[in-house]
Amino acid sequence: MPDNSFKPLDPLLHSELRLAVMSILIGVDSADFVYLKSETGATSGNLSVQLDKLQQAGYIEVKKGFKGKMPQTVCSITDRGRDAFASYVEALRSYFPTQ
Amino acid sequence: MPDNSFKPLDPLLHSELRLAVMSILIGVDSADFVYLKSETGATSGNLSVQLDKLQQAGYIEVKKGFKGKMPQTVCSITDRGRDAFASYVEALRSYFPTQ
DNA sequence: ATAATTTGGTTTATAAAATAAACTACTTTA
DNA sequence: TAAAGTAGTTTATTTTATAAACCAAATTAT
Repeated sequence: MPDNSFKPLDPLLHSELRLAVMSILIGVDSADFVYLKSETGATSGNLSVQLDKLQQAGYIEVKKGFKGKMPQTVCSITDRGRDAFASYVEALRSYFPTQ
Repeated sequence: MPDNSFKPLDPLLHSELRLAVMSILIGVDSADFVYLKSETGATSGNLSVQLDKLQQAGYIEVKKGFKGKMPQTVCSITDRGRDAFASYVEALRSYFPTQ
């Protein structure tokens, strides 16, 4: 008896920019603000806000430090983030013809 | 040279309820308001608003009539809607590890 | 040396979207 | 004929996304 109904989509991941960030972070050990910004094409403000949300949800870890003399924000995905991402993919599947 | 960057997600489809509606309509000839409401679990108000948006985008056709004496709103997907749905799926893929 | 520009962000304001609540018009049932 | 139910729409509220403005420090140009 296959589950036919639509699974709810985690609103934290169902956002273009946050999804892009998670998509990047899931494939690397860590990535900094500047890199995430250039890869996603986001504005600094938007990125800053969305990183905060992901961090507050415990989906990513954000470490602030310095690279030489310049401030640097380094992000990495957490286990919880990895789980959420996987669940989101699963949920998405329920909206599309299987396979 | 694979296209590695994130493709923009059509904001009209990147919405849980509108996506669910499209997901239903892509698999049937047509579906009425009551059916869409029960399948998606949406409130009437929300469904009404989102159907309007899909119609205004030309993604669905909405026909208002009567079933017996009761008003009936029948929806069907358009070619444009089908195309948009396919493009959305393609775009989504760019956020996930291929396959 | 200091003024202008750039870097790496944050904060605040605005626009857009989703959702819920209230309402309408009509039908059916008690 | 009054109450309740059906099939929606409209309006108001809340939430979200985005952009604009700002800040501190570093770098570059004068």
